[in-house]
Amino acid sequence: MQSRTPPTRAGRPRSAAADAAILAATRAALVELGWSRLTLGDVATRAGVAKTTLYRRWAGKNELVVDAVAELFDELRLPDHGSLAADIEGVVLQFAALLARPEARSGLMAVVAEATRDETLRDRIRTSIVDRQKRLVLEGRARAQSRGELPPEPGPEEAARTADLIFDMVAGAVVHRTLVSAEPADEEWVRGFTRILLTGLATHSPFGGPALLEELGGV
Amino acid sequence: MQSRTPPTRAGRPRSAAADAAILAATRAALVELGWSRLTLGDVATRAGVAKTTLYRRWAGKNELVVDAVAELFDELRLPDHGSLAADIEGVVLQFAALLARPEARSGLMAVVAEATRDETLRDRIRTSIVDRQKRLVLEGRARAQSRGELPPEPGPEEAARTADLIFDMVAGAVVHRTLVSAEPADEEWVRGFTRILLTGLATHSPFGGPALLEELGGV
DNA sequence: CCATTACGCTACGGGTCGTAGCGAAAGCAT
DNA sequence: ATGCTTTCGCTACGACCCGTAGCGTAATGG
Repeated sequence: MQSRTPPTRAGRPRSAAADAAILAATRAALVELGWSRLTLGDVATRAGVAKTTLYRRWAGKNELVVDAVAELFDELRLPDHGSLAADIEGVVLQFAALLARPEARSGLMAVVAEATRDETLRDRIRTSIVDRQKRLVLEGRARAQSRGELPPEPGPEEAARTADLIFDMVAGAVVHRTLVSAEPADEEWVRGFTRILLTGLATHSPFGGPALLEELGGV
Repeated sequence: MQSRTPPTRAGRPRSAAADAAILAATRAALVELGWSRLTLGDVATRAGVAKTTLYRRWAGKNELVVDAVAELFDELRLPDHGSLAADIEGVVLQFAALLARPEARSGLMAVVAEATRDETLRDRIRTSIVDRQKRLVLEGRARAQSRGELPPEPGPEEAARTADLIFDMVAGAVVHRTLVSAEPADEEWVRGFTRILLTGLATHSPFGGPALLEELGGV
């Protein structure tokens, strides 16, 4: 009964090799030229395909670069280093190394900029990149909770909100450090970041304990 | 003895009104067209100047948009709300409101993307935007220290490092939340963010106190 | 063998870029 | 006033990239 879009359609199938070649060529062009000087004609030439072939698969530059960059993020892993602090430091250093690569730097920020005016592109980024990497937060939290380093979540809704918040804080800080402030997220920076994320700014403050919690209005 | 570049040079002076009109037209074009569809010819027409006039003052689209966006950030203020938590929440909400404006959204991220391949543009962003807004962190910290909410800094070098770190954490989280995750940084989110920033993730954890500090390797 | 789809290639109108050249306008110095 | 200098508006230009149309060919399934 699968009348529309059968699993194997008639006619010549699309070349999977062409897809891979185009995405690799896109990353290479991002390295050499950056976003603004990257042209689809040049990418097609690098990939050894016709420009029309490229336009048959992607609507434009934005969609192509999102797919080319998204593949990079799947390399991130969260090995068990024995403690929450070490786990965070490890994944943040990985993320910093990823953002040190020019194809990730210029590509990611450019598509984010374009996505501010393109609802469809926003969804594509969310599903292809953002949501895929939230797995790291969920995995790290579950591991820390099983170690007793973090309290269990009061409910599923609150748990999801907190996970999103952590993700924005970690990814946002690294992105801002490396791309906006344009300073390296080296080990010293990562240690300081992890410390504040885990214990807060007010550590060792005379009012940093219960008094500060009251001030925040409780849970 | 100011032989070179005297305070008042000979010839017709540049029109200050034209500068303002061009920057305003740039922001208007960002709102309507976004970064990629914005053309310098269109901006010149909107501003009522010739295209050549625009090229005499700015090297290109990147430099123009940096200047147009930088003006927006000078609106940020840090009123005294009586506590560090309230001060942070106030300025973060301001920043979120700023990033909700389309001219700031698309403009800021686009120039950051371009800056990844342009050293000169990076410096321009740093001096025009980033360094100017670090005043907020310094002011907030000094105020909190005078209230006794934060401990004094051990030394000037460490103090500068911490200020940079805080700035990246605050600005990065808001930018990532609004532009990458594409969710609103509303009051509820800001409260959660401030809580974690001040007291840390491990609050109320059975090992969240001294044990966690030892794990981090001390100060 | 035939229908169907993908592919490579060429060519095209349309738009933007950044610059050159020119005469006119608007300041300063004498 | 009268030069001198610099900016301004305008027009025109070659160069580049865009996105699509058209065509013949290649690869697959029925």
